[in-house]
Amino acid sequence: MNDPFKALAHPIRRGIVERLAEGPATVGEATAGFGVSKPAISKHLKVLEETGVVTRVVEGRTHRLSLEPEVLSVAADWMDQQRALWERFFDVVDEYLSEKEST
Amino acid sequence: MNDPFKALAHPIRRGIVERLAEGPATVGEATAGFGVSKPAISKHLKVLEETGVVTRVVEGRTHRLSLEPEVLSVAADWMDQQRALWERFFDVVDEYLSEKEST
DNA sequence: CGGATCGTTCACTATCTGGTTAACCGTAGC
DNA sequence: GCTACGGTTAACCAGATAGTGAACGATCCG
Repeated sequence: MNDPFKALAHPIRRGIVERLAEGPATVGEATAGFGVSKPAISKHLKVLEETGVVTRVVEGRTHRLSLEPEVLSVAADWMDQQRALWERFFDVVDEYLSEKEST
Repeated sequence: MNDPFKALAHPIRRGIVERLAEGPATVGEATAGFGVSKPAISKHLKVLEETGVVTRVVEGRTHRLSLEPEVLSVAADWMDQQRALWERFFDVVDEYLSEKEST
């Protein structure tokens, strides 16, 4: 699975991303207070890792997580592109209408 | 349900958004060629409508779909914000390191 | 060594998701 | 009026997802 949208579709995973956006953190730090068991956290992290949104480096018995912002860029760019196309469509319509009106 | 990320988590729904980005279309036009039955399409449209990504106006027996780009903006802005925070974090680290080095 | 800590894997369950077919509703057109 | 068309609703099914508790692995520390 390599779909950043799917990875960000769960609020807990977006919460983890939000915390990592402020700097790298261990699993415990990045996931405290979500009110969910440790295995659940572990699975969410796996999803984020598999899509490349988050990377992990093992330091002794703790794991340090980092955000990988390029993947977010890909998704954000897709959205911006759809919006841009949509706005271009309206430009074309306006142009057509004003041409029609002037004849 | 009001989660744009969840709405965009499925490739067929993103495909629909891509087509609507080029201008409004009927259900049949916007969803042709996805290789899936009509009820499946209907459900995907319902999700997109419920999150506000797409709006619908009934015209006789056809339904005309339009993209609602503001909702995409919200999601794109979230991603950009995470990225910006992350970059700011590195700026702070760099600053700290260069100060440390200069003492 | 022995206990505590950080985090994972295993086995299992309940719910959600995405798909199907069949039937239906409203409109368009002969 | 009747049939064709665009699209939805209903009922159902298989697989994915999100959660749990229990056990484990590895590291740190007394």
